[in-house]
Amino acid sequence: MRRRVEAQINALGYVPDGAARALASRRSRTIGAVIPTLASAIFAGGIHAFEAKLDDGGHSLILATSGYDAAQEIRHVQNLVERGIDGLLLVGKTHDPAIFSLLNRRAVPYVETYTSRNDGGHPFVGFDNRHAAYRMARHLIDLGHHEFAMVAGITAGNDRAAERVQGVREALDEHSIPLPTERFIECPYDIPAGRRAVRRLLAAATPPSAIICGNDVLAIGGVLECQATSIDIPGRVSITGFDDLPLAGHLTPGLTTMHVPSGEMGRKAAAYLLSRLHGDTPEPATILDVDLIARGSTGPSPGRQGFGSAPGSAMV
Amino acid sequence: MRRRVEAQINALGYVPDGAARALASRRSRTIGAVIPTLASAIFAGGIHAFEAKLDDGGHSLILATSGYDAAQEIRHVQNLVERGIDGLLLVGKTHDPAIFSLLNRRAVPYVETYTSRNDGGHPFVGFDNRHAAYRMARHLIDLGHHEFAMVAGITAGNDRAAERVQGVREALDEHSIPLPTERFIECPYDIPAGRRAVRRLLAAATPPSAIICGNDVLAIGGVLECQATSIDIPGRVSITGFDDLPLAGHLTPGLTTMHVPSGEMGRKAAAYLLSRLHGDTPEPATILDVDLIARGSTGPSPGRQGFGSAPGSAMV
DNA sequence: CTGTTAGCGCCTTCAA
DNA sequence: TTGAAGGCGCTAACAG
Repeated sequence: MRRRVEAQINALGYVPDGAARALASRRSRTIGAVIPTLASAIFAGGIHAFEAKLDDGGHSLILATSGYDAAQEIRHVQNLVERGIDGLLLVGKTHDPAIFSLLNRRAVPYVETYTSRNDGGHPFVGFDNRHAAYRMARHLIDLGHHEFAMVAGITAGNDRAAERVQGVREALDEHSIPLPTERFIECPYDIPAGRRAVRRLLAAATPPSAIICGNDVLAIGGVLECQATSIDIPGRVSITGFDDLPLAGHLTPGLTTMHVPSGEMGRKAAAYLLSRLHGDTPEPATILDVDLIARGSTGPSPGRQGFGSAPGSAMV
Repeated sequence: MRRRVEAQINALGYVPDGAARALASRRSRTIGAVIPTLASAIFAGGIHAFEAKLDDGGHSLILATSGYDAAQEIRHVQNLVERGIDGLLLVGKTHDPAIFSLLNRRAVPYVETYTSRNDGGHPFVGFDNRHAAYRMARHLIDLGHHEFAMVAGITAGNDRAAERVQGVREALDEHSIPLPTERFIECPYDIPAGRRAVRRLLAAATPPSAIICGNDVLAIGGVLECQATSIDIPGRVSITGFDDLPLAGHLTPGLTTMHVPSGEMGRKAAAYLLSRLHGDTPEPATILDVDLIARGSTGPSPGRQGFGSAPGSAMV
């Protein structure tokens, strides 16, 4: 009998109706994610892992991109909530309060990623951008650098970018190393922007010996600019990135960067949400380790010919 | 009165229920996409554009990845159909027939991308992989190359990869140029694989003077391998890619590659689906132009020192 | 354990 | 134009 029913199910091509199921069960088995962009490969890896893990748990991913725009973000969240998502992934910690009230009212679990909070406000799976950037600056300071520049992402509306700038400034301040405005450039996360910024920095009368980039895309642009113009790295300038994209280690020289475990972050964010949906109360604050991967793009500060002002670097 | 109702809507935090709406209206305003992977940045740009266009049209994207596996693909399609998607984006032209019968039974519009059909079977927005690869091989033949190698993607279950191989073989055959098995390598689309393949090819007793890669990821790996080992491109070997990723033009030398308008493809695929949902009958076969971008990674065939067998290339 | 039934919240038709 | 009511296809609670 059961066999005959199942035979008919196949024969007639019956497929259960998700909308009806969602309406009756009050669960869509769908999880939303609003990320800044998919174009730059920064989030692609993490989302890939997130989706895979969600799929294991029987859930599907509804993806939306905000273009680093808060208005878009809230619009998408509203939209996703209307669609009945069972959970939501967000990037960063700066969000319109309306987002959280919306989510709380409908009791939709959410996680922030690529960030760690110190205010205990919202669940997250991420890391400390400020401290990571601080460590990167320290790495260069330890190598004897004094002439710094930074090529940051657009900090307005991007807390990760802003915290990385803070971390760098903090390390430099501790050593009384200045970061003059002409050595600080904000630009969008793309290769041409990175190239332009590094070109401009190196064309200055007194170019920096170390350039800290806000992420790998910018840093890769910088390294490629130097390759294109035969500027020796790290002989003339050291360059650092952030993310450790798959490409980073394959450049010549390899890019010194901060490894971000984006796959693990995606999986853990999914696990958190899935766990919440099971009625459990998983750890709401997961801080992931980021590792400074020192490759060939950073080296000791070169002697500053004609400048006696860089103590301790003359021997290099 | 109307004002008071709206005030209450906001005050009470009322949000319309998408599941109920979907059940009653028989439309989810949701569109699915099953792509091979999000990890490799190949599809990220196109999906980004697809999502943006869908969003304009009031639809959301449900994304699933198959890992180039047909079983995963059909599982995801089944799942998406149950979820009540109003339309579906597929990559390539090789799909389990069950997918189409499922889609047709529920009258779900779909589009294939990254492919063009000659059999008129299914709607698509894409381009001719075979012909594009043929053109690329011709480009190298015209430069005087005779010693070819190809680093292809895994062709099993990947019609795009297979057609690119076909196109190359066709061009070589026309000129009676062999592609010996030791000069043909299939590997996954990642940088380390590209590096390994190119390394192996160039380590042979008689290395090729031209290496055609199945996509930019592989080709970038090849170029980076040569940079790392100081092998002159295009002096000693020419390398070509396929896709024209944002990075391609920024390498030194720039990568000669086939530009694929992935953003346009994503937008047009979305437009097609949206149009179908409006009840229109848009053009079901859209062939996009791909452009051969000749950059510095290809050059004339070098003289084959010690080999008199490469006619027409001695003068270079 | 199986069979029945009352909604889930919205859209859409129909009547007023 | 506005209002009332019957499903949409399923789940979950309940009775048997």
